[in-house]
Order: sequence, then C-alpha cells, then structure tokens
Amino acid sequence: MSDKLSDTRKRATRTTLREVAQAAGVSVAAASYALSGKGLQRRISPAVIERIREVARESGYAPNLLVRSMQSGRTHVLGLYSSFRTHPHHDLYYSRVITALEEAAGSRGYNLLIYCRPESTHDEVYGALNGGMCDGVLFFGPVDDNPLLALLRQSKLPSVLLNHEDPDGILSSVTDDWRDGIRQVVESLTSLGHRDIAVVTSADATTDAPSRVREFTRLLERQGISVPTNRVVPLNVYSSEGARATLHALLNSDSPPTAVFCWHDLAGYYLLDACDSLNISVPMDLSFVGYDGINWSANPKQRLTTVEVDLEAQLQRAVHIVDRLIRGEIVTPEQTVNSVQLRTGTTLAAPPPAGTPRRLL
Amino acid sequence: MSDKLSDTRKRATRTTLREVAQAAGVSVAAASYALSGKGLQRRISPAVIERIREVARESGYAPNLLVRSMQSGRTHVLGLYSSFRTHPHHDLYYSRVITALEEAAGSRGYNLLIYCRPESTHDEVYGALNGGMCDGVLFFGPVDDNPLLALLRQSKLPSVLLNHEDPDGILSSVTDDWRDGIRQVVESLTSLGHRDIAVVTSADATTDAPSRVREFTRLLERQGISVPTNRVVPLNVYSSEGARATLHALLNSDSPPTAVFCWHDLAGYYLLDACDSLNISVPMDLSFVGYDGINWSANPKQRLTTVEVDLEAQLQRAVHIVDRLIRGEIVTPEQTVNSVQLRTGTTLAAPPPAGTPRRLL
DNA sequence: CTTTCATGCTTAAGTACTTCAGCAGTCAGG
DNA sequence: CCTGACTGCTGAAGTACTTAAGCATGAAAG
Repeated sequence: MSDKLSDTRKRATRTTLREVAQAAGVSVAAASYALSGKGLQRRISPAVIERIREVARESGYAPNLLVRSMQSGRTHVLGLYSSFRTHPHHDLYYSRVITALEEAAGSRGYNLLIYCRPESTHDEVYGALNGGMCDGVLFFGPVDDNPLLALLRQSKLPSVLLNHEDPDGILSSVTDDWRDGIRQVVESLTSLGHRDIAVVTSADATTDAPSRVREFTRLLERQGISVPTNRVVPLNVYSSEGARATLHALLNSDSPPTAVFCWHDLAGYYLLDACDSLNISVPMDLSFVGYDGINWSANPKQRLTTVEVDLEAQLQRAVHIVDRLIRGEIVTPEQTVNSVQLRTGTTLAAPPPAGTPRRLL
Repeated sequence: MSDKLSDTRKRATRTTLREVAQAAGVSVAAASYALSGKGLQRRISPAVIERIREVARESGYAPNLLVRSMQSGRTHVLGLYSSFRTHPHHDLYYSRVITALEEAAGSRGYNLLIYCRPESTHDEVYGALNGGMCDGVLFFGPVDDNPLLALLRQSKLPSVLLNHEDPDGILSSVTDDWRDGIRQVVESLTSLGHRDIAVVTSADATTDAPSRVREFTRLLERQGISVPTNRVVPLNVYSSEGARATLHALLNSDSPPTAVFCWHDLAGYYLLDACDSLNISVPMDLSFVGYDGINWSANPKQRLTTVEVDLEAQLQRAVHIVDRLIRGEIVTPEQTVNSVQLRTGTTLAAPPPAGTPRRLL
C-alpha cells in the first residue's frame, strides 16, 4: 500500500532495503546487518535474520551497488577508453584486446566498462571517466597533444596508457618495445639486402600506424635508404579489391620495391592474398613483414613474418598496475616496456639479384 | 584547509561539489545550479556562475555520476552478460558482437558494462546485474533451466535475450531464425542427395552448438536419415592439429560421410584447411556447410557455404528494444526473429555417385 | 535490592549530489 | 507607508544504503 509513490511514479522502482525492513517489521539498520552477514556479531537474533533473508529473497531484493560504491569509493569497474573508431579491420586485434582484458579484469575482481562514444568532447569523456563509475581507466589511443591526457594527469584517477608512453611521464603505461620491433624489421630487411622498400600505412591517424611508419622510415634513412612518398601507401578498405588497389599503387612501376612493411598483420594478410590472385610469388618476387603477431591460424600455408607482441601479457600487466594504483599500493607511475621478437614466417627472403628485370604487374 | 578529512583518510578523494562551493564562497545548491546550466533560470547572477565555473575547472571537478544515477535512476549503461567462456575460437564471432554492440549502444547514448566473471554464482550475477549499475541487460547464453533467468524474470530489470527465446515468453529476445536456417541446410543437403552426413559440434554446452545440432539431427531423422553418434564429433582445439584430429574421427572409415555440417563457420574453415593438407578435395570428395556467415574474407579461394546471419542488425534491434524497455515506451516483451539465408559458397556439391569406392584417409 | 553486563534492536549521521521551497533585500506602485 | 513582485541566493529534504553509537530489557552478580 505505497499510497503515493506507486501512483505518481511510473518507473518500476526496484525493491529497496527499506521495503524489506518494513515487510519484516524491523529497522533498515537491522535489515542491513542481517543481509550483509554482519548480523550475528552485531547481535541480531538468528530468527530475525532468517525472517529478513526470507523477505529479501521473496521480493527479489538486490542491494543498490551505486549507493554501496558511493560509500565505499569502489565500483570494481575498470573503464576502457579507446579512441579507435571500431572499423572492421580492427576486429582481429580489438577482439584480442577485449578478450584478454575481460580475462585479466575478471581475475582481479573487476568488470569492464567500455566507453562507447568517441565522438564526445574531451570534457564529456573526462566527466564520464572521472565521474566515479569506474575505479580506474585503461586508455587506448594516441598520446600526442591529446587534451584528454592533460585532464587525466590533473585528476587523481588511476590510469594506465596502453601501447603509448606518456610523453610527460606522469601517467603509467604498458607498451611493447615497438621502437625495437621496428628496428628488428629494418635490420632483417637491410641485412638481406633490401633497399627498395615500401610501407603500407593507415589513413586513420588514431591508430598506431603513424608512429610505426615514422620510426620505420627514420631508421631506414639513417642507413641511407630513403622511402619516397609514393612508396608509403594506405590500405583503407579491407577487402580483396581494396588490397589489390593498394598493391597496384605499390607495384605499378618499372622498379617496384622488393619488400613491403605493413603497419599491422591484417593489412599484410590481405596483401598476401592480393599477391596470390595477381600471381606474384611471395617471397621470391616480393617480401612482406607485418606487425602484431596475429595468429591467422586457419590459413597456415603462408605465415607472415611479423613482430610478435604478447598482447595478453601486456594487458594483464596493465590491469595489474591499475589495480595497484586503485588500492593505493603504488603511487608513482610505472612505465612497463615489453620486449618483442621478430617471428620468422614464410614471407621474407633476399631480394631478386640486382639487374633482374622486374615488372610485377 | 580540510583539517580533518585530509589527515585521516588516505584515499585521494575526488573534488566534490561542496569543495567547489566552499572555494567559490557559495552554497552547494548555488554551485549545483551554476554547473548544471540551470543557473540563469534559477536566478544565479552571471558573475557568480562564472566564478563557480572557474573554480570547478581549476580543481578538475567532475560530478559524481554514481550519485546522479542514484537519483535519476538512469546510469546510461547497458550490461552485457555472456555465459560463454571466452575461448580463442570465439574471437571472430565475439569480436563482431562487441563491435556491433558498441556501435549500437553508443548511438543510443549507452556505454557497455561487460560482466567479466562467469564463474560467479547465480545470485552473485543477479546482484551484479540488478544492482542498479546498468539500466538494462543483454543476455548472451543458453536458456534451458537457467536459474539466472528465473531471477531476471522476477526482477523489473529490462532485459533482452540474444540468440535464444525465453521458453516462458516473459523476457524479450532477439534471435535469428535458426530453426529455419538449419532447415535450409538440411534441405539443401538432402535435395542434393546426401544421406551420409556428419556433424561437427562443440563440447562446450554454453555455446549454441547443442541446439543447432539437435535440430539438425531431428530434421534429418524426420526424412529418414539417421545420424549415428560416431558421426557427431566435437572440434575443441582450434588448431591445424585439432582440426586434423576431428577430420580423422569423421573420415576414418570405409564408408565416410559425404557431407559435414559444422555448428559454426570457424570450425568449418579449420576443417577445410585440414582437408587441404590431407588432399581431400572439397566439395568433390566431401561437402561442407557452416553457420553464422562469418566473413573470412582474407581467404577468398574457398568460401564456406553457410547460413548468413545479420548479427549487426540483430544486436541493433536488441539495443533498441532494451532502450524502449528502459524508457518505459514498451512494457510487454517483444520476441524478434530475424530471417536467415543460406549463402552459397564453394563447398557444397552433390555427393559422389553411389557405389563409388570412397576411402578418404 | 542495586549494579553490571550481555542481548537485540533502533537512531542518526554520513555519502555527493538535485531540487523545491523559502527568505532576505530592493524597488515600484498605490 | 504599505503591499506586491522580483532578484539572488540558502536551507533542507530526499536518494538507498552503511555503520558507529545508544537505549531498553532481562538476567546474573554483588
């Protein structure tokens, strides 16, 4: 007989502790003690405890976690902010990220709150992340001149950057040693004798493509090998046609490159497929190297030579750090850099002998 | 000069509205009006509003969303509960689910809370879902005799089941018309003349494998075609070796099946690869049909004949329904069934003529 | 017969906000 | 000189809980 509320309010409001207490004929405090298990040491009689429990069960009572979190200051939720627009071509990578994060977060008692609206303003995002709905934040995205990072640094919110270090060194980060990974790629290419090298990048600046590509060309130039701009081509549409178009842009020349570095493996596999359909033999005509170590294992004939990143370990580490920041076990930021390893596949060989006429298309 | 709190409490507590109000020399109410934008119609002078805003900006103040949600009853968060244990072989599918849900949720103003601990008890999960942290729940998982569903039905929590209908018809659901999909598979196989048919299933009962396989064998039996138990084999380890082992179990006989139905596409693609390495020609020696319509597009040579499911549309629909339930625009549950279509690939043909000696291994 | 103590509960304060109602102060109109 | 309206803010209640402190009762101890 809730005379007033049930008439005026429309929204089906959940059972509250007060209602349970009322129905059991006790005070709210008694109900709280009974249901939290602290009843006995707080001297609530077993009979009353049982009665309260019974009422709670019957009414489907579930304590309001918002209130609980407000008081305890803990939500047991980790926020995941990703500036990536979720394009299909990120699926294989993003899927690994989500799956590994779920595993890592769950094992430490956290759920995962995925922030779904990258088109918001920085202030909106900051408000959402720092609004108390999550205990800490994992931040996926580019780091240069990002106003959001300034807000995060100012806040006390435990945060860990993924894949990028904080230029200011204020926030914790977990990254792969991508500079060394790129170095390994460059070294293996040049030591095999490649000097005409192309790069497949992404037009999407929120990905890791720009930094990888920049480092790649920088290192090559230090060895006296320049990468002309017409040999840096984006792969934007991840389809057979898109891959073939990119390949055309790369190879339609009398002196096509002898090797291609792809900023991530998925691009590499699409291009390998395009090579196949265009009768370009890999690695005899053209070598390929990728990045990320994606296990495209249902297609084992051609395994891309790539830089293997232990993404799962990195994400586990990130959750570990943010957990310790949340618990106050550490206060100073930690920058973790995981080493990476070039993994030999079937797509890298020495270039054709100099002077060989090469017309691939 | 927070004399007491800052000494005793250790956790770095976020800036509160009270602190902002104090610093600006106004009441909490004034600060609230100023920051919420309702200042002018509530007659706070522009000068004071500006002062409060300034203090808030400097202190990095962000309103506590837990409190706001507690009062408004809205968190703008959708919970995703999935009983699937996230195995690598779910990646391609789960990735589509997450990506599509992010998109759908974000476009309607929701973030996504992924519940990460399927090993919890039903009461724990119920408490977490119904604890007020999310406005509604998308439920991914098996439906038969699930005690969690009983709790969800009892609660007022807006919920939508994905991929399975509520047997009791109380909860809303969005499913593909999988019975019809299976029917199309059976019809296309039998009309081509296949009568020796094997099934690849999963040992994991929390997947969709059991219901699909049950329906498949049921429909075959109604046509007088029985599927002996030794022709129902699980594929559990998603690797070249695992696929080869499953293929051996299926084909190591003098009368091997002429067609294989795989409960989902990923299994199908792994098996196609195993066939390739064992020199079994598909579809001449053996036909394959899958389910889900996964776009394994970097491997276009062999396209699995499969049942195309518009997962993205379904998830969008699910978010739409749960949104309307949350807003109270609909009260009665809605069962949406999306039609599916057998997509012709390269892996289905008529069986070898009867009497042909067949020894595939 | 009073004091002490344990028992079994209740009261109330605090959490960080929102929002309604209200209260001084000023000014114009009658 | 009094009334009414308007301005610019404050007080306090309400949100659903947790938890320390307190209070009434009865039994045992002195």
